[in-house]
Amino acid sequence: MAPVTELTVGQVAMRSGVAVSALHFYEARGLIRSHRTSGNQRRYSRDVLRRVAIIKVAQEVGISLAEIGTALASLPEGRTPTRDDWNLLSTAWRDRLDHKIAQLKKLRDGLTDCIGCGCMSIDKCPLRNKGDRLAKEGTGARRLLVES
Amino acid sequence: MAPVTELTVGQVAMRSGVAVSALHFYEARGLIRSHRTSGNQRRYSRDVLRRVAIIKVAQEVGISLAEIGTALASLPEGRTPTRDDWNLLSTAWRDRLDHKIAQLKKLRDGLTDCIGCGCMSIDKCPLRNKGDRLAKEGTGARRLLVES
DNA sequence: CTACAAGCTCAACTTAACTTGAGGTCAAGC
DNA sequence: GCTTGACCTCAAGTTAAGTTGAGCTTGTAG
Repeated sequence: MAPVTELTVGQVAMRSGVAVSALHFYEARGLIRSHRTSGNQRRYSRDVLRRVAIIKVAQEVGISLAEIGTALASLPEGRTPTRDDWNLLSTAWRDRLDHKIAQLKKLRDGLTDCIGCGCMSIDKCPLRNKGDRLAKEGTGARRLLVES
Repeated sequence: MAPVTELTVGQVAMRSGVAVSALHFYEARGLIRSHRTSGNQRRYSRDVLRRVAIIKVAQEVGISLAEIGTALASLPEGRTPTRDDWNLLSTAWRDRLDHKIAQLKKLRDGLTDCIGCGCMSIDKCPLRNKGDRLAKEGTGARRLLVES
């Protein structure tokens, strides 16, 4: 009876390392899918583990769930990524990561230059008014993330 | 009458580039201080500009307002950083930035290795279970920031 | 002296990504 | 057959860093 192919939420939670509540949440957001047993319980096919893994990696790269959802949904047939799909996604995400790293490096170099100069004077300091500040947009909290 | 030494919120907002509401907010959080006129309006001494500049830089490094507040408060007499104070802060923050950059690089290299391997399989993938995952703690949303 | 811009306070709203809790169902072991 | 742990749903809470708005006061230019 041990179903090799079907997993309960608890099992997915344990194997993927994300909380049950988070899995429910991802499902509500359309990032993963499940079907139900006669008793209304979720059952996941094994590949949900891969999807969750991808979600976690993308999050570490700094990509929002919304964007991850879009990326996953844009795959033909909304299927769980094949090797080729994964190549596309990971390449794009790596590029973003590169960009972010480059940004932080610039900031660090600015900081390094500034150590000892005591120049924090709004107008002269190389750290300030570089013109490449984060573009702010929208309402509410503006920068929870140091974003791409 | 042009007071060379005293600034209104509006003036600070304009010169520092942060909103009036944000300044109120920083003050409530104890990050900056002001005194009041007889008519209960805030007046800032000129060095608030330096403080705000420091706050902004620290934020870009990815440091929370709470921590920034602690750092500023821990300065002798809670004074606005002198050149030496700034050296200490900027050095510490630059190190954090370095650490963060290193982390992201590891992630990127993992991603790079993974492109083409199609290995997203929870147990084998080099991107997963590296053991150096972000330490999770506290309640509520766990990782809004890719933190130090 | 009277507008009108700029300030003030305080409460409520925003976003993201979840968690927590209440109240009720399902399933498997004893 | 019953108890216990895993599930389910849905609403409300959490955190950070501010923003927005209402209702009221100040200050300054004309």
